[in-house]
Amino acid sequence: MSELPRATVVRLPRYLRLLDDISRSRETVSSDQLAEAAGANAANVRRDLSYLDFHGVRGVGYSVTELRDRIRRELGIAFRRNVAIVGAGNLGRALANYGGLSRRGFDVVAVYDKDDAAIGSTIGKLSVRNVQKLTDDCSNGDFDMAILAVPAVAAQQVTDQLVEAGIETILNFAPIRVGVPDTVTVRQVDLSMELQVLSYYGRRTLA
Amino acid sequence: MSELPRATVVRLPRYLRLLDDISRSRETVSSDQLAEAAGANAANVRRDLSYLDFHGVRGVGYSVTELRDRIRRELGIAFRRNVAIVGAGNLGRALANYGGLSRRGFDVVAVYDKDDAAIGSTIGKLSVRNVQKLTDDCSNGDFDMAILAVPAVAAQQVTDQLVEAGIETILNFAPIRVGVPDTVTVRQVDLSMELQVLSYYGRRTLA
DNA sequence: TAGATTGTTAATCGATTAACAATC
DNA sequence: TAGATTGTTAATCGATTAACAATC
Repeated sequence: MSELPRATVVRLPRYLRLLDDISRSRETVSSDQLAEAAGANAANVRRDLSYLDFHGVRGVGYSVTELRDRIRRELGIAFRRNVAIVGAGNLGRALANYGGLSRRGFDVVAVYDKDDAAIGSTIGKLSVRNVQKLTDDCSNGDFDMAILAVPAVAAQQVTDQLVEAGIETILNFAPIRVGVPDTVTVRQVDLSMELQVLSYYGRRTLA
Repeated sequence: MSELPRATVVRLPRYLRLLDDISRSRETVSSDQLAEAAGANAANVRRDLSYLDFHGVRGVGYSVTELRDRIRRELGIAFRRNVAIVGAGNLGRALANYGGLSRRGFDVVAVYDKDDAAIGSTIGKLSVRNVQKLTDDCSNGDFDMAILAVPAVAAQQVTDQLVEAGIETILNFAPIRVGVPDTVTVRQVDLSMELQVLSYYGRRTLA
């Protein structure tokens, strides 16, 4: 098996989304249906699943629950990860309050800012910390992943600091492109998908 | 020239960022330097620029300001576009207040929500409107692009509504992947870059 | 001139997809 | 069996990159 092709990893969460949707109503699913859900080609889907050593039944399709479990395992959904948010502005606060992170296995354990006006203020159950404490907290193992929600000018410096402290997975928050169906240009992205893909590579690089 | 390769379009904003940075200090720039800034290969850069029919000087490099202007023109930075934000939750409010949108040529002209508690509240100079008015406003030509900042469950329905009303460019806001330098997994994305690329394809599909 | 850097060719790579034999 | 769908091959495609002649 070794490392999955990058393009495959990107599609796995899209398959998973469909599988979660239909897991209670359908027993099996075809490569055609999975392809439709992921904006891919059926042959593409079959190839992806064979990379996972996951096999279907000719004439029938793939077991929905088995495939769901297989993909979950591959993406490492079993683990929860502690994450820090750097930047307590509009975006940082929005992310800290965003339930989707926790729902997908990411626990926000700290929020940092460099501005005295923000430090000490509360976001949910967290108190915004001085960014100068970031390196220590990180070295303590409080978290192993960070989300950047700082202005562009500060991003590089904060990134250097995080890397220095040993962080191996950083998400620099901003919108991103995924598909362009039909005549309409839609940048369809799902935070959960990105995080899962990120998590996958994070685990790989740690290994 | 016709249509640029997608991969090239994605890199143009990255070149532009460097060019903006150095336009006051340097006269010329080499494909090597551009490559470094964009996380690409020097040959790749030279090929990209030749797609633009933009030529450098052997032994010297490319004119910083001329290249900057050429890329700006290609990405259509000259135009401003009116954009609506759908969803006045944390994310929608953060985006509406985010100066980067305007700075990059996107004017937020309306914010919508379906929740009575949000409707009528103000965000900056805008008053949140009932999402039921969206189709009419859109048909009136108030905006030609929309940013989705609604929960995942509502995204599809809102998208259908936007498409129905004639919107051809939709940005579904969420984080997104770009590069994976060295041992650290960094999803380095820049809202402005995405918007510029989006704008490019938006203009192309309109043509 | 000598050094530097472009512009382009050709090889290579990763990913996609049509097609179809295998087989439930 | 007959219909459906997988698994895999082979062709194709878009993108990357080493290499180097052209040339400032």
